[in-house]
Amino acid sequence: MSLTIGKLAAAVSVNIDTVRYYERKQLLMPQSRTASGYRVYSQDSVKRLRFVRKAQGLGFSLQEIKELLDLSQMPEKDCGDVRARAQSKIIEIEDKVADLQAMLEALSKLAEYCPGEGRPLEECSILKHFYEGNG
Amino acid sequence: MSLTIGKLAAAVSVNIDTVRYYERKQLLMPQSRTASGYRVYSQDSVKRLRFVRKAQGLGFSLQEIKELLDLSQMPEKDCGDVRARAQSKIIEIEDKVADLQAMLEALSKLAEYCPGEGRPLEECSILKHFYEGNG
DNA sequence: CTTGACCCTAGACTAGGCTCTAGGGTTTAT
DNA sequence: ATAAACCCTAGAGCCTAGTCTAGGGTCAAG
Repeated sequence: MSLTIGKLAAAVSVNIDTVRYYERKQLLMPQSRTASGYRVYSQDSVKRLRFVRKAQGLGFSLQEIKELLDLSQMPEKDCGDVRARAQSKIIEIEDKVADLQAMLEALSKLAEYCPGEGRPLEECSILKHFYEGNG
Repeated sequence: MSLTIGKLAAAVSVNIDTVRYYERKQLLMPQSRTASGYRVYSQDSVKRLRFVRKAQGLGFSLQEIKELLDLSQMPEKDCGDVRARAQSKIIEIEDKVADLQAMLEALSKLAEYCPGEGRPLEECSILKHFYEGNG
């Protein structure tokens, strides 16, 4: 039920060096080492590694993922902690979407007014529509 | 109405070296230089610099931001070209929005089923999702 | 018992985006 | 007039998230 690093990497379709990198970053430690120094991983590592990749796909940084993983290992913690992190990531992403939509609007206007019917371009500049003000 | 590099940087809460870096990257050129070589910026640079920071937060690379900024600066003769570029940026951004919305949906679903405060981590749908299954 | 596939380490390298250092000139306030 | 605060350049160094290389050890099959 244990794996070498190569098998683990293949099982999750991750570069073998990436697995070693995650170890340096304390995200995924091998269960043990063989006498000759080979890393030995448990089946649990497959789950953990998948966790990392999934969470990355949802926009979490390795540091944030480490925190989530550490959290999941603390028996005294509850779902509220995890949920709060998910919640704040949701807000982060929602903000981005809103900003992107503002940018879309600016660009649409730019494209709309563009066909050169005497409209000065400055009237629909991206800067002007997307960002005039203070943030 | 003109600013030194230090004032500009302070106005947008950006490191002064970052402003110089953006100049090397052709994103933000000073209006002129004083006789002694000091950069002179216009009020417009503040907007432009803010735009850069905002767009970065949305996941655009400096190269992409340069392209966006160049769009709003293009002379009218290139109108067809401007329109085409705007159009392709629109598609890029729409893709980005779609990606973020997929993330949002996944995260929201996870958070929704998470029992939250006071419940043990074993019941956390978020961790469970990351840990289990095969994706 | 050797060949090939696999593993090890340290460290270099990448790209993008800064941030800092060294060494020096300029401006402003006292 | 001098010190603090500000500016200049070139170039080095740092972060994230890997990826790759060199030089070597180990393991399984024929």
